[in-house]
Amino acid sequence: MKTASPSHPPDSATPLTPAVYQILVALAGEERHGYAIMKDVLETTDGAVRMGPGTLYGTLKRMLDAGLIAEAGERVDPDPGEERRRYYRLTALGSRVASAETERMARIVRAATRRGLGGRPNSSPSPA
Amino acid sequence: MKTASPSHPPDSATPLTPAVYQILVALAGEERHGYAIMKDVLETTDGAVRMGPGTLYGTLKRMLDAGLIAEAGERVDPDPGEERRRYYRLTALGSRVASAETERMARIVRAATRRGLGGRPNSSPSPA
DNA sequence: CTTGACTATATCCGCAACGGATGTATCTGT
DNA sequence: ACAGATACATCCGTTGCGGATATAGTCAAG
Repeated sequence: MKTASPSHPPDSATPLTPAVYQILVALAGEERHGYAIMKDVLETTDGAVRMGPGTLYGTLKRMLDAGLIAEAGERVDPDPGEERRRYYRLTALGSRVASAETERMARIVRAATRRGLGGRPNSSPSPA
Repeated sequence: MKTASPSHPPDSATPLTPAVYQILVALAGEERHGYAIMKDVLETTDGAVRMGPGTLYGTLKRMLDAGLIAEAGERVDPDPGEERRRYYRLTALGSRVASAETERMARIVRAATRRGLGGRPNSSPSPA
């Protein structure tokens, strides 16, 4: 599955893998470190999605290479145990890609809802 | 990344790969054949996502095995060239999974929007 | 002060999925 | 007759997922 730049620069790669998108959303608004991202995913998905370290750090590295995220500068408030954290933030590119992906997903969700998916879990799911 | 059955039977596998979800949505509402699914994906994503045959038929087979979809019965209206089509429809399981996934995605989209993603493409994307 | 739980990061590696290329065959329009 | 769209299918190299595993510091409890 491949995207095709509609008119803007944004979506250069794929329809973003779930892991990549989750991380982008986690970093929207504020910078976080790896472990905090894991927990954020747990929270925003209501505990439904669990991202392990293998997925997390591998994906982070790829995203750094792709320029979607960057490492944020060192902290000035070294609470005990804070120093070993590595903070990440969205780049401008990352923001644009995340926005584009959000709109794409919103469109699909809209289409899905229009077709009777979502909303009520078990109304009339065109039974089989 | 792994889901954890919250309370119901639905999400047994992953947070659905994009391809699987796209197909589920395409089949919601009405049964379609492979080629029609490709075109539907093109349309519902506004031409942004292009699913090739490799992805399509491989994914369809996996979904059949997983019981998310089933082959629909033969057509009674054999327009010329209709007979070689293979129609697919959602199973009850497929409907439930699709609904669950739609809600999960809607939740993420909501979180993303709340954090300033989507909507307006370039308001104040916390520049880098 | 030792134990265990939690925080935090990182790598290895097998397995699954993606997806372009390719192949076949039929139908439609010119 | 031919090009191009329709329709299905397989092969296979590349990528990504993700559990297991390792390391190490912090903190509260026993």
